Formats: sequence, C-alpha cells, structure tokens
Amino acid sequence: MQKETLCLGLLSLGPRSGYEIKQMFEGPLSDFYSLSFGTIYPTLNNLQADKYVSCKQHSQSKKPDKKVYTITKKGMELMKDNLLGDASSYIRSGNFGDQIKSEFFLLLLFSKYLPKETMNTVLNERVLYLRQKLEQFKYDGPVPGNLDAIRNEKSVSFIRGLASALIETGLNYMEKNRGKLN
Amino acid sequence: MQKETLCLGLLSLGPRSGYEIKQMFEGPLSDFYSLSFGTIYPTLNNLQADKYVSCKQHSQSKKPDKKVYTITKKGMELMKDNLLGDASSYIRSGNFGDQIKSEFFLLLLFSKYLPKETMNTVLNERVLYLRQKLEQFKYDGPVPGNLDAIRNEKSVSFIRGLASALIETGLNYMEKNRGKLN
DNA sequence: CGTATATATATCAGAATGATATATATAATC
DNA sequence: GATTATATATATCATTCTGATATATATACG
Repeated sequence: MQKETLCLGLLSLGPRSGYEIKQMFEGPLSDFYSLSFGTIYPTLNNLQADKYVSCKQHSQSKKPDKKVYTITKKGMELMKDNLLGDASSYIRSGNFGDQIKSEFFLLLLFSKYLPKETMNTVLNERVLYLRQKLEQFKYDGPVPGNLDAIRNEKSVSFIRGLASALIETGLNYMEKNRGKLN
Repeated sequence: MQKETLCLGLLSLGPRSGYEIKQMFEGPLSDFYSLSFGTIYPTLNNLQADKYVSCKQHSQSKKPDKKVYTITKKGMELMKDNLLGDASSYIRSGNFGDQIKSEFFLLLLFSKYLPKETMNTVLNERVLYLRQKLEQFKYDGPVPGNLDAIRNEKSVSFIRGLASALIETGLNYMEKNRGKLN
C-alpha cells in the first residue's frame, strides 16, 4: 500500500503529528505493517504541499514545534480513490497471501545445522513469545491515547480475533509436532 | 537473516547457479522469504571472492555462461557460525513474531471507506485465493528439479504442515466472522 | 511467423529502513 | 544528588534491497 494512502488513512481517524502516526504503528498494527520516520516525515511534507493535508504548528517551549496534520476533503478523496483502485491487488498479501518474511522459518529450514540443545531452547522461547503475543492481542484494557483510535475500529476487532486464532493454532501445532524436527 | 547465510544455506543442499537459487525461492519458501537477482548475484560474487563458495563456469553455446557455485568448508563454517550466533534473534520473527507486511489487513482496516459490494468481492476472492494456497501447501506430487531439494527437507514438512493449519484456521475465521466487518 | 516463456547474468534507479543528529523534560536508578 | 534511560519531536542520510531493464538465445504454441 502506498505510504501516502496509509498516512491519509491514519489521519482520517483524527488529526495527528508525524510522531503520533509513528506511535499508531506500535500497537496491534505493528504486526502487520509499519513505516519509519524516514518515510513518514517526507510523506507528510509532500501531502501538505499537494493540499491533501493541512498543518497547524503548535510551538512548544523548548522541543521542536509539534506539527499536527489534518486530512482535507481532497485528501479523503485521494485516499478513497487509491483504496478502491488498488483493493484487488491486496487480496494476495499477508498470511498466507504474499509473504511473511519469517526469519524464524528460515532458521527451522536450516535447523539441522544447529545443536539439538540450541533448537530446543529456541523452540521453547518461541512458544513463550507467542503466548505473550496472544495475550497482547486478547488484551482489552486501556491503551495510550494514540492507539485508542486504532483499537476502536470495528475492523481491528476482526483482525485481533483472527490473529488470536492463528497464534493459537500455531502454538498447538508447535507443541504437537516439534518432535518431527529432529 | 543475512543474505550471505541464506545463500550459503541453500547451497548447502547442493551446488546451484544464481538463477537456480532464485528458483528455489519460488516454491513453498516464497511465502516466507525471497531474494531478488539484484541481491543474489552480487552476494555470490562476494562469497566467491572470500572463498566461502567455489565456482565452475559451464559455457553454453549462446546463453551466458552458467556459473555453478559450490559451498566450501570455510563456507559451511561461516553459515553454521552465523546461524548459531543469530538464532535467538529470529525467535521473534514471522507469524506472529515480528511482521507480516499485510496489505490485505490494511485494506480491512480501512474497509469502511469502500463500498460494501467491493469488500464483499474482495473477501470472496481472498477466500478463493487462500483455498488455492492451501492446496499448494498440501500438494505432494512431483515438483521441478530445484524445488525438490527444498521439498525433501524434513523441516519443510513441518513448515508446510504448520502453514496448512494456519490457512485453515484463517479460512474458518473469515467465513464465520466476515459479517462483523459491516 | 510472431509471441510468450524460459534460461542466464548483470546493473541500476528509486524506495525504504535504521541510525544518527539535535534538543529537552521527566522518570527511574544508584 | 547525580546519572542514566526513556519520552517527546523533527529531520536527514548512508546503506540496503527491490523491481525493472538490458542483453542474448532457445523452445513451445497457435
């Protein structure tokens, strides 16, 4: 997905600064996508130059000015057009469309070159890590401000439910079949 | 995972050319990782310069020479050292470690901006696509030469089984919960 | 006979990341 | 009370990787 469409999409949930957009990628979204500062800041500048967003500068005593961006009518239209135009190309992305970029799976592929002890530790830690991830996805308590907008989206409930189901399946499979790696 | 370690790992399954290494990424591995020609060829040249692989040039009448690389003892050692040294850092990668880079999930996140009709079509096609993926992972018939080496790895059976289980979970979830997106 | 696909390597523009620079406030640790 | 780490906030840039293109030919398809 184009970085412009993504930034506009996030700004459609409410006005935000570049720093805050980065923060939005630190919740459940972080498992599916993220953008770096090096992408976010230039993108926002370009979107502003083309009037897809407007910007209000809040001067702060000693920190750099906080630049809060608001999506414009023109911006909303561009975002919707882009989403509609590219929708079909996203069908094959994700899990298991397209690619997972899983270095863990690569490690499994070459596990025969590692001591069994090492692999055992790795698999144990993987299970612990996935259990922790599962709790994160199921967690329904309060979250910091900029994550709230994401969390309240109906689609995010759907995605979190899917993620939880997938992790549970993965955990069960690992526990039942890890013996087959030896 | 470093491109060097990955190329060495694939060459540990048998001598291959750059073109053939690219082909190895076109089977089940394609869902987890891949490298482009722009990465593979320079990497092989560097590995050769540092004696981690040797190279035999097979001249072909009118095509470019086929350069077949063989991993050296030094190369095997580097690969194993790298795998062992980085093993723990791969625990948090993949699904759902780290990141899936799912543009499909981003599309779901912004689905409220798309006509219901469009989303319905997208979800239908997604289901069809995943069913097709599932068949691919379950397929046990013959595969072209360079994929055979990958397919015969014990770890690949494990991974394919896991992938199948995950896709089945995803399909079931989608079918039961897609109504919640409206 | 033209078109598409496969073999085979190489290079490079463009894009994205991860790190770093800059500057300060606040919280935690010792 | 001093030091260290973390959080806020933007900007830039070297390095890295991809996706496309260039080059050249063989084979299959209709």
